[in-house]
Amino acid sequence: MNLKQLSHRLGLSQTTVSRALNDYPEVSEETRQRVKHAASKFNYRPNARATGLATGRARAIGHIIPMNSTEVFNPIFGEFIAGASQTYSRQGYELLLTMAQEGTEDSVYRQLAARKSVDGIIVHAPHINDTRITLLQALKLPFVIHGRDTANTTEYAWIDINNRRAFFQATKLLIDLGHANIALINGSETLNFASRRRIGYLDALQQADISADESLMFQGDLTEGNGFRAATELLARPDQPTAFLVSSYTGALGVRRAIHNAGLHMGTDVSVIIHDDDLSYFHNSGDVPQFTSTRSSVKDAGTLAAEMLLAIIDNPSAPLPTKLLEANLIIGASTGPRR
Amino acid sequence: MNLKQLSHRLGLSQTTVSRALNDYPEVSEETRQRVKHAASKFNYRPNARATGLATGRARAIGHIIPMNSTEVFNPIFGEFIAGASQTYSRQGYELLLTMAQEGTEDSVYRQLAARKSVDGIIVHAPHINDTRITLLQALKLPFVIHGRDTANTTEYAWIDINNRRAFFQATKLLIDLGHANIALINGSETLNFASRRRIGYLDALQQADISADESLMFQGDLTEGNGFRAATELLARPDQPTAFLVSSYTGALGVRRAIHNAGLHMGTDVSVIIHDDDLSYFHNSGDVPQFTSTRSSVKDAGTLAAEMLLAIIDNPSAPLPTKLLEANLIIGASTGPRR
DNA sequence: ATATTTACCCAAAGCGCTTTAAATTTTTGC
DNA sequence: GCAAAAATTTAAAGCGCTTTGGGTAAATAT
Repeated sequence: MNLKQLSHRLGLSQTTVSRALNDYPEVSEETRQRVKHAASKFNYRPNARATGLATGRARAIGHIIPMNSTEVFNPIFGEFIAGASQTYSRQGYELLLTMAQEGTEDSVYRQLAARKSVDGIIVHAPHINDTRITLLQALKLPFVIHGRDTANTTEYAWIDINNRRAFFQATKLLIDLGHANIALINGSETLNFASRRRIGYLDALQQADISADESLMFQGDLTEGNGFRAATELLARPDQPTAFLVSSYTGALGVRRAIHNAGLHMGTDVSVIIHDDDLSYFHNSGDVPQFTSTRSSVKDAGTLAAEMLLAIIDNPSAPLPTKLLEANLIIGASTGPRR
Repeated sequence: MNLKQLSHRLGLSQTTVSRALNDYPEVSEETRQRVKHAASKFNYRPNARATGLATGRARAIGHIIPMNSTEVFNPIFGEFIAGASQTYSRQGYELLLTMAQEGTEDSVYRQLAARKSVDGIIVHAPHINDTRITLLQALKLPFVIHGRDTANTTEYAWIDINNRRAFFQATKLLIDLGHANIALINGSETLNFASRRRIGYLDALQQADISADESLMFQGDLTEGNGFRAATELLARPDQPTAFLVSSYTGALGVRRAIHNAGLHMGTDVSVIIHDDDLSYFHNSGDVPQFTSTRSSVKDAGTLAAEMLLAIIDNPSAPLPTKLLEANLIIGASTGPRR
């Protein structure tokens, strides 16, 4: 059933039917009701491509997920997307998902822009001096970054959490508990969020006059396996750390395993603070959550990011929105005073 | 830059330029080269919506991910999608992602079909007597199911692993190791895969003349938290199980935590076998993997499912393909003879 | 009564492609 | 050398919508 057939069946012109369905005022209320009723009776929906061609808008948003050969799909992206998708379906947008192998991102963005497949883009996992920002500005494709590029001083829309502050507070808590030998298991520090977290960590150490020890810091993909290997190595040292800061729940699962493997007990022998994205499959909840954490829901961030992007698309001349969310420091069972 | 502008610049008709780019034989090789060169020089790509409208094909595949209010985005879906997406980008397809709240699936599928947003659909997480199969058949929208509905005897395309056999083998291994009190931490058994795994488990018990104990079986969303709670409860029983079968890595992380919490050691005090979807962020590898497992890459399944679907779309009259993959039973550190 | 609004509806153009049917040029056959 | 066939190119229609620019009938004003 297409518009032509529907309007024919109703004895009306395509114009009138289209207007009735899109709530234009030039249509009498009676006709509008008749049209809407018939449309739902025949399950008529305008052809997405035809509408798009006629309006020049795709009514779709692109999410480009970075991947490399070994790390494929970070669960955090899934949860963010789930949050964003709520906004999209509420507002009649579709979500186009593209996986981009590291290094091929530019051509993916260019292609999306040239084909006009999407009206806007969510940029995931920005790194420091991210070329995608300049590129998207040049392509004039509206975008919102999940995260920031603190090295880029141009105007762009972003939503981020206060990574520096969160890790400053977490580190400070550990120091207050008497820890001085604190390991940092971080994401790759070419990524902006990880770099900021490191700064927060270093600031807190410096403020407490604890000298930073490069060998206590790991960076890399935050898989369970990497968390495990990094922590295992660190715990094998004679001057083993008494506390760990871990940038994700996933990585922390590996750290927890390493601690147990070493015959130690988390929360007493070794303290751990994680950053908790509040993933639904890894809920760190309960009266006393398993992990002490800096928590911020990445799903909510997704919802907000999508709202920001749609607002930009609706009103391109408005100033570009930015949003800084604070993470909550939540005390769980994984921290305690230094033994 | 659109086709009109490009052809004007080249002094050719739109027809010829279009044909040159789409490798039609009616164009001289010289002209084709000239056209292709200009197209890449100006980064020309045909407008996706215009092409779609003209050809009647969306060149897009829909993935509808089920979610409920608490469980949002299972990491398994992400990895599957990453696999599928490789196929799509190779063949010039886009991926449309939709999250469907439990119970609203039907309207989502209907809408996708009516709007002609996609040429085909991947159905995730089929349950027993899944109404989506009948619906999609009626809508005449090509689809491939990731999994099966073994209660549905009509013809449809699917790719699945041999869940029954995998869990039969895993259970048998535990029995051979002397275990009799074997718990099953399963996905929701209204889902076909979980139901099949339970059958495999029960078959192995029966074959060994071990009576099945309903209270040893848990079913529900396979989150870390649910795994933890289920195992904690079971381990608190006087007749605590000496072995666990767990349907996912995620759930097994909770089981592992419960075992440690109970002061027990996994692999000696308590044996665990998991089903391992080979998620990149939860790699169960090494010389001796942490978990004994039935392993099958869900990413590869995604790639294969996408290939199957595109083949159906290319040749709708061919018989519908099906594919049954076997999981590999891999011995890791989490199993041992009954104490 | 006619002129002017107002409310409602419609024909047709246009979005940017593909594809059919036809025209033109080049090559081949004799 | 010219007719026929083959190779190459083009004009124009059409995909299913939205939207512009009129139209017509009813309502109001003069």
